[in-house]
Amino acid sequence: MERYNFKSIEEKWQKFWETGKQFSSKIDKSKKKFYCLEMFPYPSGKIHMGHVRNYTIGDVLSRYKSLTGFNVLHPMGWDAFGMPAENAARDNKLDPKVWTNKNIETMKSQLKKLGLSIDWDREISTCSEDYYKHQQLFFLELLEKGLVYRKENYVNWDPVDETVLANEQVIDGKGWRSGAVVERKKLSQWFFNISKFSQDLLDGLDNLDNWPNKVKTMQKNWIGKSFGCEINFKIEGDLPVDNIKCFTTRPDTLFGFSFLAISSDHEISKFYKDDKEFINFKKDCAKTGTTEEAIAVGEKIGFKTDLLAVNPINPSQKVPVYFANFVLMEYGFGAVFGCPAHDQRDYEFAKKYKLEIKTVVRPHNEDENFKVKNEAYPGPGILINSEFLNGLEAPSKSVLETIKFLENKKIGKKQINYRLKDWGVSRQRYWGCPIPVAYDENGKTVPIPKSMLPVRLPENIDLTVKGNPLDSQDDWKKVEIEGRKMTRETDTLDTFVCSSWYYLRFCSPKEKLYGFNKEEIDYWMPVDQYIGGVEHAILHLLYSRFFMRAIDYKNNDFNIKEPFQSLFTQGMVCHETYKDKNNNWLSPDEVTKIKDKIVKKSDTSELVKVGASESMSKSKKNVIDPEYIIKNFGADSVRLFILSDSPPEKDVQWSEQGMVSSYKFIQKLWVLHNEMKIKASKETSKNLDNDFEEFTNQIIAKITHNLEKFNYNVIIANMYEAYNFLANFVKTKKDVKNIKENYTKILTCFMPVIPHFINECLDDLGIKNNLGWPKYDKEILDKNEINFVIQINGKKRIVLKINKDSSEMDILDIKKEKNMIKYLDNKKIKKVIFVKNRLMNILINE
RNA sequence: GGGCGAAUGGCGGAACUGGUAGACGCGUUGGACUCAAAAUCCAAUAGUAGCAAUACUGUGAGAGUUCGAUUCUCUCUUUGCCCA
Repeated sequence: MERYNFKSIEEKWQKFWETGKQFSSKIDKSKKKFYCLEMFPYPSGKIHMGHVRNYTIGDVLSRYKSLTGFNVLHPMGWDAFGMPAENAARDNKLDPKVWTNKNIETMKSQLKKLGLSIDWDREISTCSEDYYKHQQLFFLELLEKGLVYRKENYVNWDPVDETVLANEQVIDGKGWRSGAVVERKKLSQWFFNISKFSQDLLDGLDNLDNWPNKVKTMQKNWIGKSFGCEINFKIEGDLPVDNIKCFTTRPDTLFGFSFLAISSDHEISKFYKDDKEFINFKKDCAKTGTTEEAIAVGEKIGFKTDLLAVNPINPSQKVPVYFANFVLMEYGFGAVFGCPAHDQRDYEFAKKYKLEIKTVVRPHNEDENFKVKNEAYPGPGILINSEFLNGLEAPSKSVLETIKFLENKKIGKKQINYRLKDWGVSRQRYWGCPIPVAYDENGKTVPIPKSMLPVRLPENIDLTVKGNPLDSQDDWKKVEIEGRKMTRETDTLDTFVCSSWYYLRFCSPKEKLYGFNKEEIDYWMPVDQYIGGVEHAILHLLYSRFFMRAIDYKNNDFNIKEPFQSLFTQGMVCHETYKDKNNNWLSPDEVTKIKDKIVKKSDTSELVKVGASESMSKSKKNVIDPEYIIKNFGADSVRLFILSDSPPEKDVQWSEQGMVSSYKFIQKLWVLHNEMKIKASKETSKNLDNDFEEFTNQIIAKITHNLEKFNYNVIIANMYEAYNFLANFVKTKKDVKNIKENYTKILTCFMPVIPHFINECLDDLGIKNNLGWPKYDKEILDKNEINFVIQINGKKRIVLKINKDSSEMDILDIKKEKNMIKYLDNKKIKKVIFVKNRLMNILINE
């Protein structure tokens, strides 16, 4: 027997799959379809362990579904636009296209070495013209439908990357990629009107039964539906301003009103545009970011106007009006009423400007003399100091009561507000999809005619310029539309736009006329199982859900709202971190273990500091290169290991020992296979082996169940169980019936996880046809003889081997003969609880 | 601060609808093979007591429901993630 040579065998099967186009998929209406999709990768250079895990999970599912008779669509592509390409290209004086395509080539060959059952004929790349031209057409269609618009507004400006960031790309007031402190800047931007679908996106979540609740909750919070009241405040003062509208979720605290705060961009600011102090104040405001967090943390500053606002439910009260940095034009109406006692921001502001702080809500455990001190009290309670509203339960009853009052007086009305903002899609970068519009001499927007699509990215351009490289492409910028000279838009689309519809493109990747083909998406969509990291729980998934609605909007042909039927979010791959004495990160191959001590390889006298296990990242150097591992251990071993140690939804700890043991398992399986093969070839007996039949049935049932439930780590345990059983079988059993049949079924169960190995074994047994997923017989699932537990007062005492389906009386008989006497002698049996095929609990008086 | 989850041997983890807790793997220990080591194979491995059969304890802590709770309910502790 030869040692199992994973290298040549894996190559052999990968070639077989590729040349035979084993995974190419086409419409077959006689079969049920299954669309399995993993989040496509960004072509950063090489694949990492996270990819290995993600795509192994998807591959196990695809292969399993295929074996059970589904027509499986399992495509792969590249999320190929984006800043890293541009930066790398600039640093190395390359074309981003060249850099990207080289990475794609590398990563594609790496993925192929993993033995994934991917239909490579459907490969797409978002940076190719064939892809983005359709995206430009979608953009124009959305523009026609009124779902895209342009507006000038304040944006999060990343001064290092010189680009606009979406709110969600700002973390701790810093750019998610550059880490630079984000500034506010006014720019003209393109927006997708996602907020139009706020309610629909929220409602749609209820039907996504196969999405993790965690993700649904995150989306729900992100959409942030709140219910409150629009109030029109009467204004007094020298300026020609009669009233100011504002939105509040807590109108019930109006008696605690002590100032009105408006955004520095509020239309009233026009009266102050020449006021030097105001101009300085506005500059200070720009230093605060636009995120909710930046506002909560930052210092609250204000600029007092000469205006007074009248309290609508207490007209004798008039309070000052301030411009304040914590009020944003985008939220509500750019105006909020300040109630310092019950809102922390308002409290800080009132303290700073010495404004009145009047308590109007008391917690349930305080009396009416309760006074807010040191910090605001935003919690629930009872209204106090609020005249006719006193005694109401806040906020549950008091909000509605106050709104009713305001509506009757016609000074306010009930309103629903969403936190979800429109999606700003303009990016000041070169390496993205050009926005297909131009501007005439008056600056008026003119869509590029559809016949002139695609708007191609210019090539061979200078990326070292400051700002948007496209902006300095004077020739490219010039465009003639219907004989008129115009200037192109130089911004490109956020790359999240590219990934918002790629799953449609996979259904008809070669369709020339449009982004998708109706017949193909009718068959393949929706995605039956989407698999990816939880880090995309909000943005990518919400944008994709929006994009389907946007295409569906005013479109009778399209009827998809939810692109992803089921969602699975896999955990990360982690590794210990290492640091040397100078606190420099060390990679795992720079350290070694000598007698329980982790030391530096280059200097074994130096002890290495071992840090917590964290998600693999280049910056911490705790990465393991999949290519190296595949080369040394083979794809099947890696697939086996990456699934074995933890449930797929949880983080997994990379372990060298675990990897080695997976490798050894494959080798052991090969030895076993050769023994089984001999047994199977010598099979002459006509006697069934009950144990073997039962075991085969059980293991099929277990693996099938665990595949359906995504318990992939347990499947690996089941495979070890099967190995242990068969190894014992080889040693002890001489000749029984059905050896080859049962063994083949067991092997087929392993197919989704270690496909190269299993194909080789089946081939070796002379099995050429695809057998399909083995069925199990429920009749022989349970053993004829079972372990039956006898409990005395709930405590396990004796385990009996009895026949299946024995009755209570049978067991009571057995019990008397056996050594139950010592437990039951001289004791009175109060009650017997009998659970068939499981246990009997005898209750006695002690 | 709010929301959602998690807590089981030395470690990763398993346990169907409330029904034998610790499957399976790693590690550790002992043994076989070997001049020796590696590799491989065999055995043991929750804790305490015992030569042993066995007994008691045991799923973060405390209560509750139940004949029976890792599983259901409540309180608390620790911890992770998301939002602030």
